[in-house]
Amino acid sequence: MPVHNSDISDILREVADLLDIEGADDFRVRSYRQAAQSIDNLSGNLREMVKQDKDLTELSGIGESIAEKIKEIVSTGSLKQLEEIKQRVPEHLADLLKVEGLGPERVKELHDELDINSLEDLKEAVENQKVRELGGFGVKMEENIGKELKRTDGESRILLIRAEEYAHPLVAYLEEFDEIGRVEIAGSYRRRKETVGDLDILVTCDKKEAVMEHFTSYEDIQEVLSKGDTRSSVRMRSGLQVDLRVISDESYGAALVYFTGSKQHNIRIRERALDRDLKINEYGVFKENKEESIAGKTEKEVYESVDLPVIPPELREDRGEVKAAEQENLPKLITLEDLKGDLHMHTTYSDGGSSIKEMAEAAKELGHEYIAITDHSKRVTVANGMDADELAKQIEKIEEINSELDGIRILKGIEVDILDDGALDLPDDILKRLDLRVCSIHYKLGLSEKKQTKRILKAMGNPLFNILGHPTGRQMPDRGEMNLDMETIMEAALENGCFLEVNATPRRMDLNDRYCRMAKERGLKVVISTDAHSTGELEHQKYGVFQARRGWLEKEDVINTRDVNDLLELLNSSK
DNA sequence: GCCGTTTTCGGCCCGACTGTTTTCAGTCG
Repeated sequence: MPVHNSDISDILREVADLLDIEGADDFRVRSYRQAAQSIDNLSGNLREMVKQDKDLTELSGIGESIAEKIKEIVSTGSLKQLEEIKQRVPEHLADLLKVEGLGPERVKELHDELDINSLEDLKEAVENQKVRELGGFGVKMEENIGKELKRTDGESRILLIRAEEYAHPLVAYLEEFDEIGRVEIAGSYRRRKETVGDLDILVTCDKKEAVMEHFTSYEDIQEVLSKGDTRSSVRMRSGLQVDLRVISDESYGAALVYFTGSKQHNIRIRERALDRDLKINEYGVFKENKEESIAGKTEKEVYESVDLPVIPPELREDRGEVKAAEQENLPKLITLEDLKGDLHMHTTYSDGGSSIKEMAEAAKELGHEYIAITDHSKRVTVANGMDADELAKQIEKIEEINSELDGIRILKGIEVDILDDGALDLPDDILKRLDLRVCSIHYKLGLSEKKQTKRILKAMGNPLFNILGHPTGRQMPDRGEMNLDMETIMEAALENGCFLEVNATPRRMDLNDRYCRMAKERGLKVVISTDAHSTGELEHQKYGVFQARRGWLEKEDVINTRDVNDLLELLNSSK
């Protein structure tokens, strides 16, 4: 069983949680958490790095001690230290930390005084009203814990596209309030993360109480969790938590930086401020021991106070962006407008809902210069996949439509299945007649890493292979990534002149941000496509752009920023 | 446990809100 980066960060987080409950030094606990975070942000593979005897302490947040522990996890699959802690602290106690309102101190108290070792135990204690008897807990807190326990069944983060569906009407509602100035959604929403845990909304307004009243009266709210002068939290009927902050115009930039995060990015920025005898909080930038803010009206002012240009929100993850900004080395991130076409979509020829012509006309409306029609091949029977004859007919049809249509070129393509043994699902002679081929896996997603990687490598060996579609196969929230050696696949793609897709379907977003970065570091170019199954879904391309931006990609890193002749030449010449 | 254009010890981001208190600890973001 190969050890993945996430296995290692999971173990380190568990160590942190249990040490925290045990009452270990806060900073020591934080070190484990930061190391875990740093590993999650990594674009490389730790197992490989250990194998190649690379110096792990060069990674941020990882020193001698944790480097050794990583090596131990890679070679044995587990960590002795963790097993030892589990002798002292029941491992399921860490689950209690996930309950909102419970931190290490309270969890320890629950364990010591009521012998609570798991969420089950806690549920029982709440039902029997034992928790309220503890010092420092009380009736209210017991009730809140009870509510949290009921609520937290299931995934709490939602897809970005869903968050937008809730956010837009709420923003419109807030803007109905007359005295309101700016309204901006900050947090991971503004950083365009693939999933969003809650919404952090920032408004400027002089009438703080009144605007809070307006907010908490929104019809879609189920429960007001807290309400103060500057901050209120509510839970919507959907379960989504929304925090509203009211700030003054003078603090707008500082608050925007602060609430956009990420937390780790903010810490970096504040550390830089301390180096300059400054203090940054959500109200502004302050000189040591002075009360008057010297900056903070705009984000630009805040970043300038620590000698940096404004860093785009998508990069604010503490993945090296502060250093890059300092060296004037920030990437010039790709934009939606840079894309000239869309190279993955379906029509009524397989499982799409719109005709070729409808897709082409809708794409033209969006400003595309070209699209590729890529219906499924026969293996995907559930999606009405095409055999060679049907594909031949589609080719003729596309040629016919191309001769009728102005202003957009339809490329002849296919999403051809990669079969179990790595062969492509249709004969070469028909595939050859196409402009391009997206090659994807839809079956046997559960193969071992070795077999799955070999399968893809074999397929890439076919000179007709152009683009690896939705490379990891994940579908949020249910289906995780296939077991893959992504480094090897990227190397193979480079060698064989293949490209990887950034599939913009909101539940896929595959490649994700980290893999985009990994591709860029290796000089491998990607394609941002929608995999649209209807005309409306052609607009999903922006979600792919978000991932690409979070992965530091620039216009040159994405091949469908090229005009059609360049693109076709690239697809053929790289073979 | 990590980290260092003041370095190998002594720091480690900062403020709001809640529930419990009677001046604050714990938690959260």
